[in-house]
Amino acid sequence: MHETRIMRSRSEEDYLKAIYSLWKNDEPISTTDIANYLNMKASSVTDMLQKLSDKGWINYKKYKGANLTDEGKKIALSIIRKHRLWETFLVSNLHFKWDEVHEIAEQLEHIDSAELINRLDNYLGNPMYDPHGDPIPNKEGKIPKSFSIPLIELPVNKIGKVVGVSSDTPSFLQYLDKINIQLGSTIKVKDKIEFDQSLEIIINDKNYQISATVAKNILINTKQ
Amino acid sequence: MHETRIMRSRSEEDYLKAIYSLWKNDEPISTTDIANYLNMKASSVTDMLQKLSDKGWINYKKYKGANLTDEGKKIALSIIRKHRLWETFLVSNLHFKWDEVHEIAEQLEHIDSAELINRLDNYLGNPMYDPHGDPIPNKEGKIPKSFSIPLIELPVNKIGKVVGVSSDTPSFLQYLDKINIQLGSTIKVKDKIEFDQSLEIIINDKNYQISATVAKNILINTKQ
DNA sequence: ATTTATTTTTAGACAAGACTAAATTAAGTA
DNA sequence: TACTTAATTTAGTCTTGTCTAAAAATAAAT
Repeated sequence: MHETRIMRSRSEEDYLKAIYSLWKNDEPISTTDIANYLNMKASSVTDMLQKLSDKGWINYKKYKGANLTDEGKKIALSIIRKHRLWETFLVSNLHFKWDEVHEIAEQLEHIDSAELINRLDNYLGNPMYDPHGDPIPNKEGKIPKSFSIPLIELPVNKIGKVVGVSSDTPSFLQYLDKINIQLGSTIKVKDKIEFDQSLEIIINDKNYQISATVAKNILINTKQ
Repeated sequence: MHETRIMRSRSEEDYLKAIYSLWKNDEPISTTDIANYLNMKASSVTDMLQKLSDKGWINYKKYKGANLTDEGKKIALSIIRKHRLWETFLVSNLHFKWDEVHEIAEQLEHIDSAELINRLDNYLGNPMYDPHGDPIPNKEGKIPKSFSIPLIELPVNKIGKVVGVSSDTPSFLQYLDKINIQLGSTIKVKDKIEFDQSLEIIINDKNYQISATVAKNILINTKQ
C-alpha cells in the first residue's frame, strides 16, 4: 500500500516558508512583502499565490494578500524543522560557525525524506533549539515555547543569558563573535545611553558599547 | 575577491554522472544508453548532450555518442564522491540499512558546498569505501584502487571476503541481507552447478544456493 | 470627492528541460 | 550495392517559474 505522495517544488516550499516567516498578527501577507523577502517581482508572486491557493496551502484573495492554511502551515513548519536540524548538525557535528550555516541549510531543508529527518533529530539528541537559539518544531509541527526579551529591554545592572538572536545575517553574527557573544553568554547591562539608546554592557568582565540595533537583535532569557 | 561560480543544474549533473557510470572502455556512450539509464527519451538526451558539449564538459559528435572531458570527469567524480560520503553517513551514523540509502543520497549529492563535503569527509574519518564497497573519490577526484573479482569467478573450495556489490538495487541488497551477506562476510564456494552456473556456498556455517546472476554481483577480495 | 500615487494583477515573453512525431543518418543484410 | 531496420536528431509542443510592460484596483491626499 502506497502513501499518497504530494510533490512540492522547491519554489513552492520557499514561498510557504516566506509567508510563514512574514506572518505576524493574523493579517494577510502582501504580494510586495513576499516579493521583497524572496527577491522576486510582484508579478511572479501573484502567479505563485494563485497556484498555492489552488493546492489548498494558502488562503488568497486578489489584492488582499495571503495567509497559510493549516495544511500550508504544517508544510512550512516541516521545512523550518529541517532547516534548523540541519543547522544544528552543521554547527554541533561539523563545527561550522553559526554565521556559515544558513546558505547550506537553505539547500538541505528541501531534501525530501521524513525518515531521514527523524533519524537526524534522534542523532542530534532531539535538540529544542538551533545554533541561533531558534526553536525547532517537532515532528508534529509543535514549537517549544521560548521566553525571551530583546537585550535592549533588560534593565540596567540586571544580568541575562543570551538564548537567541533575531537576525541571522552573517555580518551580525560575525560581529557578535567579535565581541564574544554566543548562545549562553552572560551579559550585564552597565548603562543605557539616553541619547541614542546604545548600551554599555559587560561580557566576561570586559566592557563593550553596542548600538540599539544590535541590542534589539539579541535575545535574553526571562526565567532562570 | 570572489571565486568564479560555475552554476550547474541538477539535470546537468545527473547526465554527467550517467555518462561516467556507463563509461567502460574509451568508446563514446550512445544517446540510447544514456536515455535508458536516466529513464528519458533519446530526443531529450540529444538536446542535453549538445548543451553539455557547449559547456566543455563532454566531447560529442552527432550520431557518435559522448564522452566526458577532463573537466566533465572531474564534475562527475565530485558528485559520486558526495553520493558515497552521504551514503556512508546515512548507514554509519544514522543507521539506515544499505538498501535504503540510494534515493536519499541521490538528493544529497546535489547539495553545493565544497566546505560541507570536506568537513563531512573528515567527520566520517575519511572513509575509502561506501556501505556498498564502492570506492570514494578523494577531494582531487582520485579513486582508491580496489582489487576484487565477482564471486562467480571464485574457485570451488576457496574462501573469499565480500568487499562490495556491483548492483545497488534494494531488491538485490535485501536478498543479500536475507542470506546474511554483508560487507566483510566470509564466503566459501562449496560447489558450482555446471547446468545453470549457480553456486552452493557456505556463510557462517550455513549452506545457501545462489544463482549465477547473484554471484556475478557480489565482489570478493583478491588479496588477503 | 476627485485626483494622484502605489500596489497588484494581467498579458505576453523567455529559458530550461522534458515530451511526441517526423525526418535523417548509420548499420545490417540480402 | 540497394534495401530495410534501428538509432539519432530535428522540429515543434508543453510545463514550471521567472521576467517586463501595461492595465486595473486600492489607498492616500488634496
